[in-house]
Amino acid sequence: MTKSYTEETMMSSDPQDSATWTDECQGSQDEQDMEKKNGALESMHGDLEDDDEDGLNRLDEDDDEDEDEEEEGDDQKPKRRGPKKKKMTKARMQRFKMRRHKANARERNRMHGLNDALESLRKVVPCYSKTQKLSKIETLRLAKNYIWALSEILRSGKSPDIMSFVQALCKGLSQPTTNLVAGCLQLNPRTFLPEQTQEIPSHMQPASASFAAHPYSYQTPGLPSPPYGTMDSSHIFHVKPHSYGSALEPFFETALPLIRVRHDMIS
DNA sequence: TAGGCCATCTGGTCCT
DNA sequence: AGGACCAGATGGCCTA
Repeated sequence: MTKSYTEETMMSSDPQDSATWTDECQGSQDEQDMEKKNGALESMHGDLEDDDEDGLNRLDEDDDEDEDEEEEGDDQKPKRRGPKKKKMTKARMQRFKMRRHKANARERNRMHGLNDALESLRKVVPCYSKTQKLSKIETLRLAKNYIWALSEILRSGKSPDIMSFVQALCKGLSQPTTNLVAGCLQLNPRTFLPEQTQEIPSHMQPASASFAAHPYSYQTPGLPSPPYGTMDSSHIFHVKPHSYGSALEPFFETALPLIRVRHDMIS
């Protein structure tokens, strides 16, 4: 039912109906967009008033005004179970719209909060770039890999070689993200991705077996690589921009002693 | 033009 | 009862 009515009503949006937006919905581009869609919502309920295919207008059951005991009229159809449907009166309609607007605004805010959190995750994960943002899913994957790689360092207390570290970082990432990571580390992605290059030179085999055996691997179809802009790779190890000829050195020099200390404290 | 990504709306469900 | 959370649907934008 959702599909059918949205298909119909979204198409027939009437901008004139959008004048009733609440205070949360004024001004910006997004909001103008919303107004359009709101027009669709309004026309949708206009339809519902005389056509209750899905029983949506049974909302506000508790409403004591305007009880409507109308019968199906169609003898062929089996009688509808459940509470009897009521007409969408103007007042009922108004309240329904109000509730919907409030719920939409809450949902929007919720998603904005989620996106904010994702944005802060992007900033602490390798390869942050304002111009070339990682997609949501790639951000989560990279974050997961990053956490795994760091905890592996913590667990073993040893510094992995750059290849196995980046390999762990890029496990399951799409080709564009892999390129991004490689770009950050000034590496050629072909040199550290066995599943994407189909072959891995013996000298590139990870030094640490545990790094190679990533427990959370999954396959992502290789995707074409978009052109990437410049990116700031400095945050990857949370140090100032550096020459990453030996890309992990800054990180290991600063972080490993700390990690070892914490490791000792734990064990 | 197809496919990926995203924002938004929506109704259902669960929780307080 | 109302809010939070969720998943499905939809349309817009962008890129290969």
